[in-house]
Amino acid sequence: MELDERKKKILQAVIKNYLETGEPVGSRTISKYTDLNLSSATIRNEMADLEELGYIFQPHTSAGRIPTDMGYRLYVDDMLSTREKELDKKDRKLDDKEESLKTMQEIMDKRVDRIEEVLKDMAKMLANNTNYTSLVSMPQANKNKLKFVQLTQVDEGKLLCTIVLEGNIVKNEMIQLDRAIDQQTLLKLNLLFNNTLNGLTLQEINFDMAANMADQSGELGELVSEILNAIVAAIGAADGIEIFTSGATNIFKYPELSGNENASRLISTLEEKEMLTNLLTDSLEEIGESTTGIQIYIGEETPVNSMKDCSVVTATYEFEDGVYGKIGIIGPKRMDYEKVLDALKNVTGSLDQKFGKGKKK
Amino acid sequence: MELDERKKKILQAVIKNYLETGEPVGSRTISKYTDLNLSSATIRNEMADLEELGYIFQPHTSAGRIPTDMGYRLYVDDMLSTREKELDKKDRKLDDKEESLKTMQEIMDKRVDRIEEVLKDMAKMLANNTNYTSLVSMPQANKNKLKFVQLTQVDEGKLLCTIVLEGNIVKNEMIQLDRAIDQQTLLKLNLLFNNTLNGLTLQEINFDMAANMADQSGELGELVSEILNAIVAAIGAADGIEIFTSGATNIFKYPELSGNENASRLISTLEEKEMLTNLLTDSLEEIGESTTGIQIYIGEETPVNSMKDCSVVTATYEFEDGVYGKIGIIGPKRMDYEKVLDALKNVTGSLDQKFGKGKKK
DNA sequence: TGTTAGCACTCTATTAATTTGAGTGCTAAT
DNA sequence: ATTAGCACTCAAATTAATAGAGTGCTAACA
Repeated sequence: MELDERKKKILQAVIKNYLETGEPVGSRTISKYTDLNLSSATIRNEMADLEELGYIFQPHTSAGRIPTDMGYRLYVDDMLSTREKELDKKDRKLDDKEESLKTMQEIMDKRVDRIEEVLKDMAKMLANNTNYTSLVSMPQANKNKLKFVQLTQVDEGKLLCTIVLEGNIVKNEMIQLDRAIDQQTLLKLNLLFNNTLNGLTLQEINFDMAANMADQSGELGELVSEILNAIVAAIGAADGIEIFTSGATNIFKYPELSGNENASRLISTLEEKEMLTNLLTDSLEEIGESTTGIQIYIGEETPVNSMKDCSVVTATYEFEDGVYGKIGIIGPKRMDYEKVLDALKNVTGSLDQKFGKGKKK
Repeated sequence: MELDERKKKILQAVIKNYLETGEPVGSRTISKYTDLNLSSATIRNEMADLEELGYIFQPHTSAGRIPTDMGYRLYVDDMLSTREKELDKKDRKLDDKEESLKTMQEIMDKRVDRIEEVLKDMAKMLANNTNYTSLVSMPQANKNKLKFVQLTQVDEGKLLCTIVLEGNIVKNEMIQLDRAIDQQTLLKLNLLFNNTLNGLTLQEINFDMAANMADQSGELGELVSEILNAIVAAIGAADGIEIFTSGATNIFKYPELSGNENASRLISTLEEKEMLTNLLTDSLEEIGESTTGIQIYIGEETPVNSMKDCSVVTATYEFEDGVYGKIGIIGPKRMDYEKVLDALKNVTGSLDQKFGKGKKK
């Protein structure tokens, strides 16, 4: 059995209605709502078919139907493809866009230098606008080139190592040494590191290079490798991806999420943040493939266990040339996907425009 | 009517029992549990008195009694004073202490330089150990002396300003200028700032000084004041106190907290963090007064609205000489105060010992 | 053959009624 | 002053009754 046009329409209607009400939708509702002009009995037959096909189900006999993950998936895919088409007509919901862009602008103008603050604010704004939970990752520096390194003596035998990466991401690391260092040596070291490391990415600073540098610097060898370690540690994956979340408590607004104890598990996950990297790193390599950098996980599709009752939508933003970050929304499966997509697109758009080169047409 | 010895004992018993069970405790229970050897009827009479005095109450007629805030307060104060006395016998729960000290040590040794990480881990550990919610504030730098400033040119007209405070707290700030700066000027500026600002606290860098410096530096005046602003901003209260929380979801373990919608409000507060500063700054000036730096808020006593059903215990730790931070536990009013006090004391103890000078005898 | 009206049936949700038990307050006896 | 005893209260748990939404199926209809 295939999905004919009518079935599609009915499915659509069921889902749309469920998105709005959160209640199982029955045949009579559909019969009245749609312009199909069919009796509830007919709808019932069709819905039985749709159930058999796996797009909808009843929580119990004598209840209306609810979309399955598969149903949502069809709905969302459909929506995405029509959106693509409509993208040319730029007039889509211009008013909405305007408004949220303005808010965005305000946030951006506040303090451009403090990326962290900007991202946090952005997450907050997203959560407020959508009434879902939002998360934002700091732009990943891993693949980013080193701009310069600076060593400064802070105390006896205590060096402060300041590192600036392409994209003006700054990292600090304290290095504790077992002896003091004179000004001369410090200068030499600074020169050495800058000459050798400039323009390299973290990946390119490998063991060979470390050995090489240590050799070349003779008696300072040990010192050099010690410092190099610190540098790698400072930039490195060691400290993972930084992620900010906001609006975690919004999930209490959706009974299907807040009812069971999963609510607590979900909030726990958001608090721990470790699991969240799965959501945001997973799809980073697929950027080329997808036109928009947008990823949608529905229910069981999500890689995070505590979110199996949720849907997650993530998008990629370009922070500076080549430096990407991710931003996402977590909500109930019956989230307003349209709204979420718009919100994400606005935000990433603003970010690209403000920081990035706006390379997307 | 005054609290005679027997009433005190009964109150104590009621509270102790309630702490453990979380259920209203009735007269029979007390009659059996205590060594008072009194019948339930007698206890009932006494309990009626205690209720009239405001130390306990019944959630409804024909239920057992529950301590009021006032009851808790008496209990806690009493405990504190006996603890003080017992402080000499150092053998208190040595085994427990040992264990948690070990964990502490592990965390500390991990990466001493990354205070932030250490504090986060500590918060996590505290939350895990106590099954309550924990919060830790970054040591406040406001009153801390400036150790040195370093300006570096990162891009055309983009300066990186690295600031190190006493206690080796590092701050970075990007400064966007409308013109490029040559190496010469940069050196001059660095010298100027270091000479002028070294050893000063944020408070001491005031307007007069700014004007003065600007004047002295002639044509560079504008530039100087611009940079000075950035420095102040970087250190300043502008970005508030940084606070980490952990174990927010632990509140779901206590029905009296998780039941109503306050749970959500509480978690919201923890997420926002802004309100939390009230908890942690409020009592900072009272350090001198209280011997231990420990503060206990019970129910209505807490300055944060969403925590009126909770108790909050905070303690002060000394990070480096003169740099204080706070650490706290949020839990139900019937929290295990003993345990919490011990946990906090261990942690602050370890911190003082590791970083600070252990000035407390 | 596809559509529809009609009806019996199912299951949840809500409300009401009933029962249970813990705990109290009071009184009268010790 | 203490206690045994009893009547009383109230929340919580259990059971019963009712209402209502929605289905599946059958038989009639165009």
